[in-house]
This record gives sequence, C-alpha cells and structure tokens, in this order.
Amino acid sequence: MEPSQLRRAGLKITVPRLKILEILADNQTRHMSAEDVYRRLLDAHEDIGLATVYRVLTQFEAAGLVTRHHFAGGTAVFELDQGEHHDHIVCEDCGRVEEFTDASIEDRQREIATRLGFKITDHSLILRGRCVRDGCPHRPPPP
Amino acid sequence: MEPSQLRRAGLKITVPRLKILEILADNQTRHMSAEDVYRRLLDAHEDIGLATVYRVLTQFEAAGLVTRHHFAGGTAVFELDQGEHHDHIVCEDCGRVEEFTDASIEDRQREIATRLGFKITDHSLILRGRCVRDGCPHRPPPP
DNA sequence: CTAGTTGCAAATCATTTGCACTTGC
DNA sequence: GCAAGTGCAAATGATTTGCAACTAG
Repeated sequence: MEPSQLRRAGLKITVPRLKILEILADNQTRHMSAEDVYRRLLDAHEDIGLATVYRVLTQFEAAGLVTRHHFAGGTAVFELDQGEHHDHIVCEDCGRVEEFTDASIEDRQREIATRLGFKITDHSLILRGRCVRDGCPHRPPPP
Repeated sequence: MEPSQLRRAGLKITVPRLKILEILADNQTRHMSAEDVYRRLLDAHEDIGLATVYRVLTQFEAAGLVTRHHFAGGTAVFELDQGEHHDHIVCEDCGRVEEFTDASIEDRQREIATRLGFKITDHSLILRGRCVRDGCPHRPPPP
C-alpha cells in the first residue's frame, strides 16, 4: 500500500496501481484472480479495465510485490507478498486455502536441487485435499 | 502399451488410444503437452485430431494411466504413470525436467495436512531453477 | 512536454464442445 | 446394429496485445 514500493519498482504512481494494491492489501481474501480484483474494482465504481488489471498484476509480480499461483487448472491467483514465503494447501471442494511453512521441507528441497545440479530460483508446493470443516460441501451427512 | 490397460479402464480399444499410448510409452520425452503428442501423430501420418488427443489424454488421466502436470504457466504436460509417484524440478532456461522422490518430504506433507484438518488427495511439488549442465543456454561464458 | 499508462476491442492460446460421421465389439 | 468414439469447426475462458487517447512527473 506504499506508493514508495511502486516508485522503488520503477513504476509510476497511478490510480489503477494504487487501487489494485489497496484491494490486494485489504486482506479479506488473500488469494485473488484477476477477475476477482476486477470485480472489486467494478463494485468500487472504478473505471479500470480488465486488461489493466492483468498488466498491473504482472508488473507487480515482476517487481516482487505479488506472487502468482496456479491452484486450479486454468486461472491464476495473486497474493500480496508480505515477507515470508509459504506453501499452500487447497480444499478441492470448498476452495479454502491454508498456508504453511516447513523448514525441514525447505531444507530437503535445497539438498535435492543441489544433488541434481540445479540452483533453485523458485518453487511451488501445493497440496490438494478435502478439508474437514463444517462449511465444506463434500462433508458426509452425519449418520 | 497394453490394450488390457485400456479395457480395464472401461475404454474401447481404438486406434487413436493405442497410438497415443504408444507415443507416451516411447519414452523419448517423458513429459509431453497435448500439442507435442499431436505433432508426433502428424509426423507419423496418423489422421487424429487435436481434440481427440485432449479427450484421450483426459480419459487416460481419469483412468490413472497418465498424470497431468502444470510446469509452465499455460500448458499442461502429461506423463505416463509408471508405478511410483515423484516430484519434479524444471530448468527455467533449457526446460530440462528431473524427477525425484523424498520420503521425508512426503511424510512431512502428510503431517501438515493432518494438522490443518485436510485429507490429501493430490499434491504437486515443483522446483524451478537453473541447471548446471553444458547444454543450458543461460550458462555464463567461461572466463 | 512526453514517455509511460490506460481502455477498449480485437487477437491469441490452451482447451472444450456440438454434431454428423465412423468404428469397435 | 448401435453405443461409444472421432474429426472438424466453432465455442469458451484466460490472458495478451495494438493502438489512440490520457496523465504523471
């Protein structure tokens, strides 16, 4: 939400960029697709096109302000990059996303990469499953 | 490459299915996109449409014969499922893919999922990096 | 002022689908 | 013979791009 972040990334401070940053920072939903962001803009009566949303999100990603994930097959979701890296577990039925980090997994990844002659620049670990929460549609009816 | 596998999956044994299975089994390239498979079919002068390739690959996936991965952003790649599960590390520059398994990572994943109230149905761990091999385009010129 | 930005519409890419025509069993 | 399978073309959904108008510095 800091204009300074934009400037540091070599991006002019414009209304679309500030608005989109604001929406991402308003952590109601931490993981949003371009469409999601666009809809919020429409709700807020901002006159910003979907193409701009995509462009801005891509620039934010390049600037390291935002991370792009591919949870579902088709659509990418974006998440404001607030310090620490983390992995994700996604519920196949209700779409709920939980985040976690595990040092031993991270260590192991680095070891494996080294052993195979790679230098890791990025990695994604996504677990998919069914969550055991009340809201979740798949839950079997109680007997 | 066994017709029996098809039958077991409840799929009729047809030319397109056999040909596609054959191409996947010919492990020149273990990870192929639908386009890749289609091109091989064209090379082999088989009269099989791209739509059929997609349909067949999707059926194979449903039948557990094949696994679908999302290494790059847009395109999915398919891999013949030969027994053991494994994860992947992909070179950003040359596209080389290496496979690995790590029991301790698998264990940890299960623990984490349980702790967060999920039952894992699937997971994908993809490391991205640069490989230190001769063929790789990014390699710095020797000084 | 002017390079960087944006909106819109049209273009692209990967994948899916409708439908009339084959083909396996 | 008939349901299942296929080819083709058109439809879809996500994302990108060309371009003329706009705006931040």
